[in-house]
Amino acid sequence: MPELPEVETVRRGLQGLIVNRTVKKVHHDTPKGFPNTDADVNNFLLGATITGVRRRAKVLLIDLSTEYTLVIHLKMTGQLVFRAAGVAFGAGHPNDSLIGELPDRSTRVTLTFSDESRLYFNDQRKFGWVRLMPTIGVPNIDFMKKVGPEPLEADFTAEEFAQRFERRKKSPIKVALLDQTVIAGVGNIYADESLWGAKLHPQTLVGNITKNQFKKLYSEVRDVMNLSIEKGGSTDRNYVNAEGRRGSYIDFARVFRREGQPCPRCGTIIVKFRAAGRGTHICPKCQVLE
DNA sequence: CACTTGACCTGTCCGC
DNA sequence: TGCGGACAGGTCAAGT
Repeated sequence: MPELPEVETVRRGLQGLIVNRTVKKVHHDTPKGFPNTDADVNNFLLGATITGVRRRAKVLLIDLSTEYTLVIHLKMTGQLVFRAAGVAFGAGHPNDSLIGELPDRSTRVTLTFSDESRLYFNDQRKFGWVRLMPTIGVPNIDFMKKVGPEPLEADFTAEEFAQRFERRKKSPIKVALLDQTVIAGVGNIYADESLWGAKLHPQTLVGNITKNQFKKLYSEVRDVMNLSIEKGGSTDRNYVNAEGRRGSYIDFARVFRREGQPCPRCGTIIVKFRAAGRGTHICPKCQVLE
């Protein structure tokens, strides 16, 4: 589920909730979701204090005082939910939490802190993973070496954005947008939303896109993801923030999951079809394949 | 090398 | 209500 705005929302939440807490106990499944040995856990996780929470692309990095880092990918259905000690339903806001008692049957990792508060990693589909590794080694993992630039960074320009697509001239633009080695963080929701904003059909070949269209797409990608972060991300099914609450971007979506409804720009009925191997939503009048 | 397809899993929804 | 099949927001490996 989570794309850049969702992972960033979780990061911000965790930053305020778990930094300076010390890990007292660890429970995890093995080995696919958590490949480390007991020795790793004993030496570098137990007794460690959380020093910070970072994000790169859709990957979360929880830094520890041992100079190790918990590297976490939520993939489709991963959740990281914090619970204060003795609070069953979401930090005193029971009505806002989508998540009930924890752990539940999707819980795969539990960190218990010294004050008995807990961080749960839940993952229904089990595509996600948590892995403990030396902080210094994080930039060397394959994904980090290949992943493209962060599109929301202040110094990321429209020119650089357009340049990143140059090697994918024969790809449909939606495929290239979803390719994490081109730019980081865009997934299916924000691909559809930004292509609608730029009035580009998802199957338009990159090589046929003009400089001005790229400029527009650049602003749309940034605007859409910034708006989503402001709204706490998109909760379509599984996604929740670090307190188990939903995000509201989906209420502001223009095309995603809006098939059968009118295009907010021209009133034409939004249609859904398959492109780039994914469910794809467009306004057939605003987004015409040249 | 670039592009496509299938695999990884479980849960839900839709049609019969 | 039950059952089969399609589908779900992400990546990676293997195949063409």
